[in-house]
Amino acid sequence: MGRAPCCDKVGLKKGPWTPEEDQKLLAYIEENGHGSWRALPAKAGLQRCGKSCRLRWTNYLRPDIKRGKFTVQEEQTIIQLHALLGNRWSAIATHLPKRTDNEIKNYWNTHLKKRLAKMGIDPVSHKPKNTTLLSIDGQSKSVANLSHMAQWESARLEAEARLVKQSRLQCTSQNTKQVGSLDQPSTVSDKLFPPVSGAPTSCLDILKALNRVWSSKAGNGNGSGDLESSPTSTLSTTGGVVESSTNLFEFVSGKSSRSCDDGTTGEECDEEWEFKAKDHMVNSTPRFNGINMSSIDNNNNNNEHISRGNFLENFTDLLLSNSGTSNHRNVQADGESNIGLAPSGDNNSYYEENNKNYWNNILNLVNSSLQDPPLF
DNA sequence: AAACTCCACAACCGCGATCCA
DNA sequence: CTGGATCGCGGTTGTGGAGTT
Repeated sequence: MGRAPCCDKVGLKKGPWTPEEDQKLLAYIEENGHGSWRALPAKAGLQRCGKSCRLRWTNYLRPDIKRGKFTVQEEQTIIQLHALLGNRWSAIATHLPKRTDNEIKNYWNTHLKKRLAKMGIDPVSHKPKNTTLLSIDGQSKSVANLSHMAQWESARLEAEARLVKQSRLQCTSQNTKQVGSLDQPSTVSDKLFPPVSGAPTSCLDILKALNRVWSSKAGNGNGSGDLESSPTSTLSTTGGVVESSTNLFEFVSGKSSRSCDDGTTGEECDEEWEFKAKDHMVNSTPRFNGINMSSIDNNNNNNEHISRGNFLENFTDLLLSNSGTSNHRNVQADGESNIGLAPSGDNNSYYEENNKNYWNNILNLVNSSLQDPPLF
């Protein structure tokens, strides 16, 4: 048997939407909201199934969708989040305002995946394709540990994405009146689905609140027994260093601004992706989304134990694709990475500090994508 | 200019999760 | 608690346009 199709009625139209259908759907939702998607097509006079209407609305007609080419910043964010979250497109989409999960997914499959593969990076694992050598070197255990840690971080970030999503929904309803006074026309759709442009900043409160929690905990040294410490404390027993593929290349913002003045991305900007061997990165300046991360670096460099390298920090680096000194801490002068070294010292304060940085970096990530003017 | 191939993206499909009576 | 209805997500496919021969 199997599941019944969502549209059991024969004669329902499929395939590309016509402008007339779009207009009908848009007009109906602006007037009445979508309500039950199943009932919508009949009410709106459309020969479509509700699911098709919902997809058309969420992926194309929604007023808060930004269309057009992805910026280098957006590409960077997608790769970083994909390294953490894998194919969890909806979670990734929560960090890319005005982009739909479907759009991100398509862009990944058609552009980014190929580009990473071209650079010798496995787009699934985000590792260089020759990582099997690590196993030969007897480091497979560390790699396995890192994989386990990655799952923790991934789960945490995914949960965070959900919170952001919920928060955004709340803020959307709270800000309805304010948004209506923006430069956008005050249509019913604005009231029902206001543009996200203004909302996310205020909706970052949840991230900021979490960040404050970590800051305060790092300050008073009391960070035990909380939700977040569980995964990280698990990590503490088997420190290791991931040689994230994202550590192996960087986006050089300065170069981007020169070659992408017209805002072009994608193939036109392939040359912006500088592939750099690790041992060539020692003197590079850490940059992310135009933010100089040296303050964070300096902070970390004050902690001797961090220089031993540990997974969480590298994962933060991974998230940020911060190809600066943080990566180099894990690379000895002879190019060997010190995989397998556990952090020493006070583990609690150590991980609190890293979590503080972690949330700072997340905030930077989200804030910069929302507030910074385009770099090119 | 026609035929063919490639590519990007919109749309569909099926499954799991959630909601609700 | 249960089961149907609905929603959301991720994988996949189909279509149309651009590029090539």
